[in-house]
Parts: sequence; structure tokens; C-alpha cells
Amino acid sequence: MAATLIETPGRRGVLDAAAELFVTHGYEGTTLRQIATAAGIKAGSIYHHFDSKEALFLAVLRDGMTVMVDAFKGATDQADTDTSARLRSHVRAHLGAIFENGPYTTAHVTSFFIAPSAVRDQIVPDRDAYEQRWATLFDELFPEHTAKDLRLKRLILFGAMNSTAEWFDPRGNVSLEQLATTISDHFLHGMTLQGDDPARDDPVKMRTA
Amino acid sequence: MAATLIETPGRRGVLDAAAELFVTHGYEGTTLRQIATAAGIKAGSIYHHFDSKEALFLAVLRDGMTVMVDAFKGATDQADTDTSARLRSHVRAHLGAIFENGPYTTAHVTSFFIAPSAVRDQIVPDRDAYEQRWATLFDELFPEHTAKDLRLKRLILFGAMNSTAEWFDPRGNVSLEQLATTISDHFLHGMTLQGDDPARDDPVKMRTA
DNA sequence: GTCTATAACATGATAGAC
DNA sequence: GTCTATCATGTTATAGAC
Repeated sequence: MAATLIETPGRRGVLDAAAELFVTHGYEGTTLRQIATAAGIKAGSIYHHFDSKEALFLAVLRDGMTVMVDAFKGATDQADTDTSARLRSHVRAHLGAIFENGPYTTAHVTSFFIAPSAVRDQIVPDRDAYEQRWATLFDELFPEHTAKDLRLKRLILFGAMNSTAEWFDPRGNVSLEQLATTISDHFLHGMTLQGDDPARDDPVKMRTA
Repeated sequence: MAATLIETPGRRGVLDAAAELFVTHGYEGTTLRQIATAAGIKAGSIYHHFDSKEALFLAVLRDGMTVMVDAFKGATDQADTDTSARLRSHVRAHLGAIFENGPYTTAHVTSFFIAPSAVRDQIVPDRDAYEQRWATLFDELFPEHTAKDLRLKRLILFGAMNSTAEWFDPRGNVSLEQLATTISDHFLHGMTLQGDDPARDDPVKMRTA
């Protein structure tokens, strides 16, 4: 039994195998035969579940997006009150989607940019909807900022969060909780030295205009 | 004459064509025929200049790294004094390398992660050396911070800067100068509202421990 | 009905001979 | 630099197993 054999049968098994391979080798770098082998079937059999390689890729990206949206909703449901806690829970949710919910989200984050335009065009609406959730959150958290500024800041945060997929290892000496705290605290305060207690709970006071 | 025809002949022409195609389609998504056509030669002729497709890719990544290192040196040579100006000039240099020095840097930033491991292994030392320059700069700029914290913050900044390759358009309503200022200011101060003058020059006072 | 195996085709890639 | 042999890939058609 090969190490990378996916146990789950059927359509889900193909998706699991594909997502994992897309993360490490990219879309073009992954062959249907690799996916089939990892899923324990033959290449031609994939076409029973998906119309094409692109359709399979799109399904992986869609699932990744769904995980992120669900995580975001979960953070919103926590109903935190102060700015710091609200931001942190959503950052934690996004990072959790990347590191705790399998390779679907990672595949989305790392291989969207160079995806074939036919695939990109179909997934863009989903992405836009997710970004809109964040935009609305930002409007609520930072009402004094201009829309233009908030857009830039949001993209900066996304860059910081998504790029963790390239270097962060949840099993290392920094936990996912610490990473979420570091990123959200830094996003709010920059390099200003805070208290040494990483679990402090004083809300951040934004200057009102 | 095709629109994407590269005028430069020989080895450099192949590199130019390859770098541009790698950015948009990734390594595996780019064929030697596409590169050859863009360079105005035949596919097989590429092997006159490079031993393999991987060797060509490696050369592109190396050139991209060189551009970044040169930009970094140029920023250091400016010999700014205060923290804010020093950080900003280096951020500006890194962004300039991405958006003003052709597709080599962008290819490096966007397609390193999913590059074949044989290529990645060979370019890692160059990357590490570049990151070490940043690490040294951070040590000088933020001496009160722990090494562990500085590493995280550095990776956060890299994520923010490199991800601009996916969304920033220098011809849009935000200039590269504004982007550099926004990113470095936000890195230092977070969401704390600063004065409305984007060109202010007051140095940032880091609290001493 | 649901899933998979087999086998073959068309295209186009890499690489080495010329 | 060009040409061409070899090989891999996405895809389809058909049929078999649960």
C-alpha cells in the first residue's frame, strides 16, 4: 500500500487526492494519472466523476472556498464585542481554514493565481463574495478609515495570512493560536511594543475622528 | 510580428520570454514551444542555451533574486537614519524589484513555492542569503524585539509585500510610492490613525525596554 | 444504477542527433 | 540553430464488476 493512497472511495477520494497533489505540484504539474494512483483507481475512471481536469480543479477550489466561508461565519457567530477580539477570531478562522481543514484551502490560496483563466473566471465570484465579507467586517471595525485605505489594508492582511501557507508549520514551536494572535495584534498595532502578556484582553481603542 | 515577440536575441531573449510566460502560466504550464515562439526561435534551439527546461527556470529565478539583492543594496546605500525611512526605502526597493524590473522577480515570487524540488533546492541558498539581509536589518531597526518575534514579523512583511504581485497595478490609482508608504507605515503602526500627511517625516519612536 | 478497468487516440512535450 | 524520435498527457469509447 503506497503511503499517499487515499482511503476514501469515489468522488470524495478523487477530490482529496487531487487537492493534496495540486498543493505540492500545482495544477499543470499534476497529472490525472498521479491523482488516480493516489485515489486507488485508474486515470480514465476519473471521468466518471468529473467532466475534465479543469472541472476537477474547479471543484477543489470551490470546496476550499466553502471551508473559508464557513470558518468566517463561525467567527462571526462568536459575537465578540471589541475590535481586537473580533479581528483575532476571524484571523484565527482564516488560518484554521488553511491549516486545519485539509489541502483544499491551501490549494485555493497557492494555485489560484496561475490557474487557467477558464477556471479562474468561474471561481472569482466566490472569492469576491468572501472578500466582501471581510470588507464589511473592516468597515465595522475601522469606521474612521477611508474606503481606499481599508481596501489596501485588507489586501495587506490577506497577503500576510495567505503567505503563511508557504512557511508556517503548525507542529513547530509556534502554535496556530500564537500565529493568529501575532498577526492580528501586529495588524492593529504594528511594531509598537505591547505588554508582554500575549493573552491580554484590553480592547484596542481606535482614535475617533 | 506577434505581440509577444521578444526582440532581444540569443540567450537573453530566451530568458526574457521564459520569465514572462512563467509568471502568467507557471513553470509546468509553460511549454518550451511557447517560449521559443516568443523568443523567435524553434523549441529545440533552446537547448543550445540551456541544458534543460529546469535549468532555464533556475536561471530565471536566479536573475530575479539578483534584482532583489541589488535593490536591497541600493536602499542600504541611501543611508537613511531613522527607523521609518530605513524601513520604507527597503520596502520600496523590494516592491520596485517586483514591479519595475521585469518579470524575473515576479516569476520568483509567484512560482517558487510549487517549483520542482530539484530547482527549489538549488535556489534556496540565494533566497536564504536575501532573507538574512532582511533579518540583519530588522535586528538593527527593532533591537527590543526577540529573535523569534522578529522572524515572524519579517515573514508577515514578506507576505504582505510579495502578495502585491497578485493584485497591485502600478498604473492604477495608487502609485508604487504610495503602496510602499502604506505598507511600511502600516507595518510600523498598524491601524493606528496617523496624521493625514502621507509624506510626514517624523521618525518612529520605538519604546525602549 | 454506480463505479471502475481497459485500451486506444491525438496532441504536444522533452531531449538529443544532425 | 533546425529536425525528429521517443515518450507522456488529457481524453474518449466501451465494457465489466459491485
